[in-house]
Amino acid sequence: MVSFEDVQGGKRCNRSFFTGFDLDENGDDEMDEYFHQSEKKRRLSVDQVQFLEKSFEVENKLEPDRKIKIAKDLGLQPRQVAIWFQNRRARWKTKQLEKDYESLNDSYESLKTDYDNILKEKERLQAEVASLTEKVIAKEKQEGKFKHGESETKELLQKPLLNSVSEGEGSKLSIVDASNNNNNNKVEDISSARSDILDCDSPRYTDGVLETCDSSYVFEHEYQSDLSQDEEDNLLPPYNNIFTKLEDVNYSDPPHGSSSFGFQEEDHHTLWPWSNY
DNA sequence: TTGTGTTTTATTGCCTCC
DNA sequence: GGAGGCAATAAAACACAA
Repeated sequence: MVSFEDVQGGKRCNRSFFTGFDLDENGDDEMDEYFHQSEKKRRLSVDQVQFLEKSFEVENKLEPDRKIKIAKDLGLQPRQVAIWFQNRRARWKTKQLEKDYESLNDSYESLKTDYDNILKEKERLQAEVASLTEKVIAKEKQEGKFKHGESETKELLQKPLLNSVSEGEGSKLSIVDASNNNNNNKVEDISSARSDILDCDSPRYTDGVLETCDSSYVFEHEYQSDLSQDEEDNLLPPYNNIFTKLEDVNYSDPPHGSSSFGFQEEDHHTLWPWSNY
């Protein structure tokens, strides 16, 4: 238990309720003044506040006995001591909220940076895949390896690309999951979209036409974004069919403008709170 | 000196707990 | 039902620029 003598350095305070009231120097005049202004608010002296602060550090709540003792030590009403502790708790809480806010804000900034970096890496990898695929197709075309829709590139166009995209999305999804509990429904939607890709069989060629499940629109967007219409038109039948056939795919789930499966720009605003900043 | 913003002390009303 | 806690608020005291 803190004692007022400790705080004052062993000297008991002889001042009363408000600052600047010193019995030693001013005597009866100020005493009269003090009692005449009893209706007004009086600030506690520096020593009194210091003592109360020390007591607050020890325990921020007041038991009745402690309240009485502190009041007696300081020459205050127990009610005043209770009010001081009440207000002090309120100030402490405000400070604590400010600290919590700063801490959360730091976490948010860190997560946002991670997310942005992953997004950039994903875009870079997608561009790389598109570029390499284009080169392979051109090479096959040059070597005359096209035979009625069959191509050595078929395998390249299927599992490797889909797998890499799936893994990329998986990384992003784990961040969504960990950082945004308020959007569980969205996360589930995206997760199911992802499982569509993983569960879906790879695209198949039948009669020279690519058959694909809905999630294959990932593929189509890659080509649409990376090749001009002229380049597409110049492709030989099987590849041309990839585009024409995929254009018929039902896009009702992932709306137009989506940059990747089920993760269109619009969704970023609802899925990621920081999109609004 | 004065106007203005901030801090401190105190009140009020509501809620919870025993 | 009384005591004590909290949030919201009032009002006095204080700090400070102009």
